[in-house]
Amino acid sequence: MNVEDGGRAGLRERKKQETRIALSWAAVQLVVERGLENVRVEDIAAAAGVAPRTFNNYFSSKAEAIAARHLDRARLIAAELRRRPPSEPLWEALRHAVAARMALGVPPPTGAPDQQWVDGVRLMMSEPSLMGEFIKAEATAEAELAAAVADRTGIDLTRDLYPTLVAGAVGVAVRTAMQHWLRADPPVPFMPLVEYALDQLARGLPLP
Amino acid sequence: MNVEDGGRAGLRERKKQETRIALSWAAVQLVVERGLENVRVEDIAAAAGVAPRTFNNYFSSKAEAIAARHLDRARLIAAELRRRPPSEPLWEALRHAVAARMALGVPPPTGAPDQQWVDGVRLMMSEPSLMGEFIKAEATAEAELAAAVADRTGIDLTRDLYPTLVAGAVGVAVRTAMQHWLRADPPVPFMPLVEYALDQLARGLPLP
DNA sequence: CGCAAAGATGCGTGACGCGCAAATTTGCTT
DNA sequence: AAGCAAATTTGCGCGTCACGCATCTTTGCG
Repeated sequence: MNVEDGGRAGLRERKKQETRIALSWAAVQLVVERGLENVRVEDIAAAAGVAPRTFNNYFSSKAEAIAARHLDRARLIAAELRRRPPSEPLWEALRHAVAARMALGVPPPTGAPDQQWVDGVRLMMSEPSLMGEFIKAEATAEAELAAAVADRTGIDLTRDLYPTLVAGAVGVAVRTAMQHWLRADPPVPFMPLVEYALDQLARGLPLP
Repeated sequence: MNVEDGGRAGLRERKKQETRIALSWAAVQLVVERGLENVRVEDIAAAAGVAPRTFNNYFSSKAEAIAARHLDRARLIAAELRRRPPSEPLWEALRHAVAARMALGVPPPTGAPDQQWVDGVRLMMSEPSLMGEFIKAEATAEAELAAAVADRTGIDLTRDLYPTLVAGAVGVAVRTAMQHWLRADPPVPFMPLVEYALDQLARGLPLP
């Protein structure tokens, strides 16, 4: 049983993940190029090298396939939060967790977010039918983040709104920053926007 | 030209709204009773007294029809905020606006939210395919609220994140409160939950 | 080496979303 | 009051889609 390469699962599980990512990636690629209406599920399956029917074994719609990559990324915030030292103040840990999640889209040297990601996000913000899945993905990620916050603070999720509120606030900060960043005509750096948004929320949104 | 009856539009516009609401209401009714999978668009149209094809003149999916009532309600927050006196502090005005929106579900005498609304919200929170539309509706309402906040504060939506953050925070507060309220086993009153959530967010989410 | 489980594939079906054009209704003019 | 133009509803048809079911292939383990 191989436990090398950092991953935990066997070949079976790995191949599944590869197929999943291949499908999702192909979906984004094709739809960015041709537009949502001009890409059939069949095309995506073909681009990923699987049978059309297999597509629905992984995703139940085109939109879900496209949002999958976003979801994977958004999940990282919760995962990263759990990795931060427990002694660290909550909001500082959150800041780091968010930063870690964003860093994925930013190749170290250049500082410019990778085009793939930007295109994907732009796509999901423009097509209304994708927006639903996009936001649903973030809601899922927020639920996980709320659980992580609950664990870290020792507050029962079902007893107090606090963890959910914090997770929601982080979500709003990220979404809002992203939205403004995408539409900023003279492009502005992204991280400062998120930092600013998180800061405002952590301070209680006083009038600027 | 009649300007009576408070409404502004002619008979034509009014009938359209009636049909729209009839369709949306029928959709919620039927799906609550039979489950999403056991209701066809045809059934909804029949229940509303129109041809099946007409359904798609108003909504482009079952989910959208169901979320429509929720959307109409969520819009009220922005509308109500604009009605509040400009001298009122922002957060106080927001509190009132939210309260006004919630009051719709609570018949004055009893204080118990009407079943129709509760069923609808429960439905949208349970069926994943409805959740998308549900959240999308809230996103739309949040955009309107952000615009209202921008107008009230004189802050340009495109220049500063503030209005969007505030709108987002209100959305999170409402959603979170609603979610906890729905799953509270010994039922708890709703308004205090929202008040608490809004308060926490306005204070900057200090650890309770 | 071989078997049981998991996944991939092919096929068939019911429903959906929507474009198009004809029929009907509404609102305003003369 | 009559009638016309615009808006709306309706019927029809097409291309996709989501998914259940049965079958074939691959994987992992004894």
